Amino acid sequence: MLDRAPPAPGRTYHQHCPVARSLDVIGERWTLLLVRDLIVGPKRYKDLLSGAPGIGTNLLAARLRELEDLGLVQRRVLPPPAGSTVYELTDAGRALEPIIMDLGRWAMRFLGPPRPSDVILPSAYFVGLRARFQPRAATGLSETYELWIDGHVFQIHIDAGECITSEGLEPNIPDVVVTTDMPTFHDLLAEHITPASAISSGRVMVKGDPAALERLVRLFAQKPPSETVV
Amino acid sequence: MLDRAPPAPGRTYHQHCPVARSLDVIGERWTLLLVRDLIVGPKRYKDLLSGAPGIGTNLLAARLRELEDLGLVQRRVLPPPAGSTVYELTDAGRALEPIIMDLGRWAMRFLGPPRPSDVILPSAYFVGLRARFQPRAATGLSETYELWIDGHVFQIHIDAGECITSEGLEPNIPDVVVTTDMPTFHDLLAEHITPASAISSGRVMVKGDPAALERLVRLFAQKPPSETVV
DNA sequence: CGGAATCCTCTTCGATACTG
DNA sequence: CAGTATCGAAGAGGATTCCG
Repeated sequence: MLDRAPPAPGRTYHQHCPVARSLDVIGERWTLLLVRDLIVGPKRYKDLLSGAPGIGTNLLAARLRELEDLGLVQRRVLPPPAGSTVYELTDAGRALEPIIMDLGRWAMRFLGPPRPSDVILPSAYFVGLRARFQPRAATGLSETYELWIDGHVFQIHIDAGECITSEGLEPNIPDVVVTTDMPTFHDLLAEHITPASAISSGRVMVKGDPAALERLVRLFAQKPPSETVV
Repeated sequence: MLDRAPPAPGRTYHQHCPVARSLDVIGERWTLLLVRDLIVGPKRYKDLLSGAPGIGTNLLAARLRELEDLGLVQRRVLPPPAGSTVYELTDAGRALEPIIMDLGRWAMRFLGPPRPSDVILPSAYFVGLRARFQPRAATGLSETYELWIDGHVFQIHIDAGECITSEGLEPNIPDVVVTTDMPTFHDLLAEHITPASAISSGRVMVKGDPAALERLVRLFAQKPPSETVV
């Protein structure tokens, strides 16, 4: 009945149209969110599972297999001593990054404050950061931040008006190390609290120049820095 | 007044992330394809139904209501004598156009030749045309084409290196009127047949300058014009 | 222990029939 | 023509079990 060998038919729109085909490929539930999570770097199965609450392990396995068959994702076995298998984007998968960013920017109009049922996931949040990066605030700035948030490690590398973010420990030596939790980090970037008060209340710890936290906030503030800046 | 957050999204990812929110909004099956079909212009219910084979009328009604509630689409009643209600994109909906185009361009790598089960839908095809438009081929060209294809009417207006396409009869007077069917038009743009042979075989009828058909093909040819033909 | 296949319930989809 | 109502089929979500 169902031919299983050829590229899984799954559910197709049966339209000879590139847009429809794109949805055949990445239009199923969870698929694009998995790509989003892999933008910040390779991930293990369990990391993807915890980064997509509600997906169910069977669906995750199915989606990863589809993504692998389609050539958007590839499995790789880390060298010893890690030895674990990770999933990472191929070039074709990485080509989705600008589209995902544009989608995020487009949907900012629907993103109100977090609802009670909403979770704030570190990896997803950092993908969003790339979209919100304000190159103007980075002019003349060259700095590397390492963030420890709820057990995740991120690096943000600012140089020449560019922003590179990644998850996991990087060989780069950071200028500043910031330790906090997700709600606090969100309050900080949403400018519900000031960097100074976050530090003094102990919700954020900074190793290095404390003023770096203010610079970090300015780089990703949701609202323009204010009318004082031209 | 400002829209409030979507009231009851059927199924939500429950993530406070703009990308996830975008998929809450347009990630359901058929939704983005309906937006795609509306890019070329307002449509009636039955046009949307025939432009999305397999959707089922209940789903179409549900999706249109969701899109309306979200403020991406609005209903409008045409003035007499038409009197019919049409659906058209709002500004928020139209803001998806570049993203849809990018998705289409990204998915070109998956779009082989039409499969036996594939349909080629006129409206969808014309959305794709916008993505494939080659401004270089249009330098110095100012021309308006009217195309009659399988009961659909399209206008393609080329001026100053810009391409404007729309569905439905426009007040503009076209320079050329082309009449054909969808398979032939596709063969033409895919350069499986030449404009000359298409005309001489009667598969295409041109009212106006017959050479305009060659210009039209050059504007949207899938392969760069006139390298060495494989 | 991480990675995945298996069951089972629930929701959504898709096609048809039906109504204002 | 523009939808609503209905129902079988398919997919999603969650817990558990299996494999290495």
